[in-house]
Amino acid sequence: MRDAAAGDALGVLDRMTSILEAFDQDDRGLGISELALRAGLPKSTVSRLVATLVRQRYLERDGKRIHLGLRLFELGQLAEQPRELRAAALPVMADLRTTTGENVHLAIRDRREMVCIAVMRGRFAAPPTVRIGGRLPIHATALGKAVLAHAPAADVEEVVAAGLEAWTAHTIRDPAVLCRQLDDIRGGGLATEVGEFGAGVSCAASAVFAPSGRLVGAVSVSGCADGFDADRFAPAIRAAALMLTRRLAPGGSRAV
Amino acid sequence: MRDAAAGDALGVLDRMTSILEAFDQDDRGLGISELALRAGLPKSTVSRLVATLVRQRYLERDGKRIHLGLRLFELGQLAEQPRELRAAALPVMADLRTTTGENVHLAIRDRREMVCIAVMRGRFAAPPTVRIGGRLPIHATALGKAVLAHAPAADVEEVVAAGLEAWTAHTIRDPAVLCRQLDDIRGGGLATEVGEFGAGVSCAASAVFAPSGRLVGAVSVSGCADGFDADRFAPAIRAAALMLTRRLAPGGSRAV
DNA sequence: TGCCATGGTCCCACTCACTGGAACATCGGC
DNA sequence: GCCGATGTTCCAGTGAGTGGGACCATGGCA
Repeated sequence: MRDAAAGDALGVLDRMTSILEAFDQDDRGLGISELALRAGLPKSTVSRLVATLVRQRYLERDGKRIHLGLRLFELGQLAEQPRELRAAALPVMADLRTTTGENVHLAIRDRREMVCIAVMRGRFAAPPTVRIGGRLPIHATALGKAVLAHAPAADVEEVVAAGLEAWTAHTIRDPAVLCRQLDDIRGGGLATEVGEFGAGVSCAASAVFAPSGRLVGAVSVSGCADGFDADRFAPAIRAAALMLTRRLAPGGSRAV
Repeated sequence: MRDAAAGDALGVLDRMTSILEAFDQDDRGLGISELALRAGLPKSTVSRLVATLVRQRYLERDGKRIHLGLRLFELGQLAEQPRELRAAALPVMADLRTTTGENVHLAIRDRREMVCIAVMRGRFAAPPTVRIGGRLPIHATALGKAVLAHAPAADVEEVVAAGLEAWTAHTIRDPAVLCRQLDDIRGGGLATEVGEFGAGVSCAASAVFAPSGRLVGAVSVSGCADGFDADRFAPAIRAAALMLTRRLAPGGSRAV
């Protein structure tokens, strides 16, 4: 533990997370060397830690190819926030999908990003662009703006301070414009977005609150930008968000 | 690392897994003391490790209540096996749900258990009894038997040796009966089960193979035992399993 | 058939991160 | 204010963890 190149790794656990986080979605397995490179750790260290993680089934190994293991999947499903919200949301999302025919998403906030925790594909809609477990920029998506509108002002400032990265030509980059939109969203209960994150994709979202009033996430409906009429879906989305709050009450949801 | 009470914990990583695995589905958060008790570790150690895990967002903390964190959910979604199979399976499962109206499940094998990796609720079916990420006994479910029928004989022996635990009065406990069923399943391509795992619940399943011929898991349709006609669903289930194999070919699945 | 490049494991002396008991805070409850 | 329960901090001791490098496979390539 001598030179931490970038003040990153401090203990074994941190070293382990460097390893686990070296994986990304399009990997068909990594070798020890590649893993060591990405994690910024010596090969011998990675080799040893990987052996332990494989033993614990947090990683799997097929010859030289190493992937994330089944146990991580299992544990992930037990994570409190996603589990609770998902369980309550699935029937509501199914309704929303039926009434709109479009793709329906559910996401929760994590610092300056949204994490998608459920997706339902609309009957005639294009395949969703977001993956369960995928991250979305908070300032460039309807889901994100819906949540941000009800977050403390400090959070908005933090997002702005981090820089409003442009994902498309339509991404809002001006803090003033963003704030104005957030005001509107707070008033109208609906956030919208047209091609700000993905070209040709529109989205409308509503924030979801727990019965306690705590902000927990957002639901959205998204579809192909041309012909997407947010106003038409607005009542259904708002209703879904309210319904979700009700189902989040203890005993309010029993379905999967 | 002096006295490992039951030869369990050896290194920090093992200690960490003891902590993570102390959580189960119906927990609304654990305190340090409870966690230490379950993990069989000293409080001070747990306190310290939890602090690191919270920093890494593998755990979350709300006052004294500790839960599994969002990052575990994210990582879990990246796990190779479930991800690949799920992606290929969802449309197939949706079809199966439509044609049968019952609940549809997808599971993969993990040693002597099946791990459920996708669930779809049938239009008029009762809520599924299995949770995504949940485990099922291999010998007492159609999903399990479908897979076991195509597994090496040694695996069957291992399952038998571990004891055929009775989940209901109908669970198969006689190895000879089980083996005979497995033969039938191998011949007919369909595994069935009537109230062997949950009282009043029937299920029919088919094994799923990768294009390479490797056994990867099973799909099932399940419903209320009275009126459940496995034969009626058989063709659809077999077709779904075959379709899945085709979609598992590289480039065969693009949808979510 | 050698030869090199690549990728993974093993060895082992060094040492610092980790350990855990005990003391110290903090919070409710009565 | 006292008490039990819960969580955090301290600190000396030490062995778990480290990582450079040797070693061992593979698998092209000529």
